[in-house]
Amino acid sequence: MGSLERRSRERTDTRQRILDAAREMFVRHGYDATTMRAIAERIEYTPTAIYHHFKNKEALLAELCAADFRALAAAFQKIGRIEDPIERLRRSGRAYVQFGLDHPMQYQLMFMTQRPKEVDDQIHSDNPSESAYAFLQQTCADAIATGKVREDYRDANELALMAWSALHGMLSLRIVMGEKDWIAWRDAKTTATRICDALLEGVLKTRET
Amino acid sequence: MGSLERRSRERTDTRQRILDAAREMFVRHGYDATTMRAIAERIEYTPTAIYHHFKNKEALLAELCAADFRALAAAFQKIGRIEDPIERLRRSGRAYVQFGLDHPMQYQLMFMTQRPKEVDDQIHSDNPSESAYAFLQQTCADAIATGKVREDYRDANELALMAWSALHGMLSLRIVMGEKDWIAWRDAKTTATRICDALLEGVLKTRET
DNA sequence: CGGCCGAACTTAACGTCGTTAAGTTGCCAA
DNA sequence: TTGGCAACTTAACGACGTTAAGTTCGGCCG
Repeated sequence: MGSLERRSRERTDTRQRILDAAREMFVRHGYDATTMRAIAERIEYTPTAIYHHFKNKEALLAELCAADFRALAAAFQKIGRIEDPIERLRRSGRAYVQFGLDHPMQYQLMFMTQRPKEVDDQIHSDNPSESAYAFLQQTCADAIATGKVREDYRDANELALMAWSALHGMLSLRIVMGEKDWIAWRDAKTTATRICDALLEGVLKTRET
Repeated sequence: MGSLERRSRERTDTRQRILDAAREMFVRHGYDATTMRAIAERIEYTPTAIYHHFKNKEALLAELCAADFRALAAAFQKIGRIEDPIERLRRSGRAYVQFGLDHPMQYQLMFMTQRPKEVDDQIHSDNPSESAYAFLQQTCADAIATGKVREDYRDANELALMAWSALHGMLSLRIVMGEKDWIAWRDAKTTATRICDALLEGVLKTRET
């Protein structure tokens, strides 16, 4: 026997080849500029063939995004063991920025474009081990629990949003405005560190430096 | 005579009607979802007619964006008179956030989508009275000049980027993720104020509160 | 006054896109 | 052997941005 297995393996193989091709082309040329026809051509299939494996172009994007969210969450998982929540926050920020700098196109698809919420539901999970945002929120809560945070900022949700906003702002400005010469860009990681430091200084009771 | 004038007036009239229709539809449904055919239909013209007044769809967007940038710069101009640079920074942040909250769709077109730099060149000017970014940069330089800023943050360009990033991050997350229920949103203006305060606290030598 | 020119606008079409209905092929089970 | 089903193709649809080739019409010059 084993032929059933082979069939199903072949199926998932082509499925994966579609995903790989789509990923590379989305990353290289962007979502809109990548054509279903072009994806098909690259794997030497007819455009229609893709529709036997994915509902439509958006479903392709959703699946790739889901994988990217898992990758980001995995990057955060490595940080989870650090005891001091403040230091954990700092490391999380670094990891997040690194992710955005390493994969700007994925970042754009994950955080800078609107997706129908159906697609988003498929992506998100409340399990902190899977969701990067839940991890950030938990870390903020832990930081507050240390008592080192000033009373104005003792809302973990808001603190998480503040941190996320600040770093996301920098990354997304870089991605969208990266080539504008009327902006005097500084090194991204340095600026990111400065933002983290300044925000933490402002949020903590006692200055660290 | 005066007939020439009438002709030219009629021309600019229809031109303006095209712009008005495009603006409303871009704002209501987004740029991509708005078709040239739909714009034309709304003003009771043929799609082709638009191309006698604008090079293409993107040129329409560019013209509208330019007007929005002028509007933002004008909002900043009202703040220009405030003496204390720190307070001016705070007010600028408020004005910027207010602009983003009032015109989220315009904000998206201005700061969250990539434009070919040709289009962008048409929009930007280095004159602080016209450019909101130049204004922010100047305000940061003034703030540094007061001597109240910690030495790590005495680069006006970087400081401007930090401030812009933090607020832009909040606004753009709201716009893109505004309907995700797994984010525990707080009031936007409050969060914005918190971000401004925390960042300033971190950046200034002496705490203000 | 008559012819003409150019601006404003339309008709009809092109090529491309995402997507789908209707086949075709080839392998496996009965 | 045959029937069915999964994978894939052919051909097409409707919508899009855009353009070539008219058409219409008011104003100027002979």
